[in-house]
Amino acid sequence: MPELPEVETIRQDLRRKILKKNIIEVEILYTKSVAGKGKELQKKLIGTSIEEIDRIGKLMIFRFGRNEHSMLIHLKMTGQLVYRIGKKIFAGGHSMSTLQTALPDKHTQVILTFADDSKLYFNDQRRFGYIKIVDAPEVEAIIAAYGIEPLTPGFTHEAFQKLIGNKKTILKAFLLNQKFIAGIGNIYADEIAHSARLMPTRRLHSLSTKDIQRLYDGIQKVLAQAIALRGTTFNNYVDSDGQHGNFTAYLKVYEHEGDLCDQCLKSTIKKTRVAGRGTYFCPTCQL
DNA sequence: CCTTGTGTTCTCCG
DNA sequence: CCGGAGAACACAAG
Repeated sequence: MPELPEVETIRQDLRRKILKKNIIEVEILYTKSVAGKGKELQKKLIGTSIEEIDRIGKLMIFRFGRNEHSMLIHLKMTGQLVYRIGKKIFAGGHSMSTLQTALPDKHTQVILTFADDSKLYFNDQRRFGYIKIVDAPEVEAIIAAYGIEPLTPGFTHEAFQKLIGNKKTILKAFLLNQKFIAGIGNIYADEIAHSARLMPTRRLHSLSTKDIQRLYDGIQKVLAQAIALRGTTFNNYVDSDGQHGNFTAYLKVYEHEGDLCDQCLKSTIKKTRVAGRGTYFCPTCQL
């Protein structure tokens, strides 16, 4: 599942790879991956180039020269954005192509081709992700609906304290709610709760000052480390080079049911259902 | 029936 | 009876 660290990894890589490259072709293999009319996407993209790539939460925002409209890409559960240089500029190359899976494949939904013959493949096994063209006011409205970005200067301890306020909601639901904090999904919610040594079922108003401090630290620590390690690959996340994330080896609880908790070395990791989602925790070190 | 992200709908409470 | 909060439900597809 691409969450904040995975989407941020893709964003940073793609900025270096596709910025300012003229788009010459847009192939839509599965029409439902594109919100609205496919013709409109082609009309807006062909002949222009991406000037900047932003991100809010798990949503990528591709901006063009005249900021009248933007392209949004949400990967949802199984989306990938894989970039391949074209055969023309790859001429003379040889062995590398054998290491890469052939694209497009059966999961490729949309292909953007740039003037240098390089291509960006939007692959999506479950086909929940989408590409959407929106105008400037709509982009602003979408961004405004998201909560605070947890790795920005605005995410101060004071802002976090204010966000918690008098909420009575369950910790896990709070972490997952994009209106509060942008970008945390099921994997990192569990890892953050474990890092903060808090049960995912805790009610926010039951948290002490020290609990809130650990939660604040845990959010930043877990997400920053995950970005440094280029994200987590559990099912099928890959970066824009088709490479797996390296944070998977550092997961403490997610998909570790039955394993000894390496924080307390006392309990095995348990799995339950919290806020409607599969939830992993250590019954000894999380209180 | 399971999975998760997200948008919608329902319920509860003051 | 209304507003807001929180929880539950619905939906996507394999």
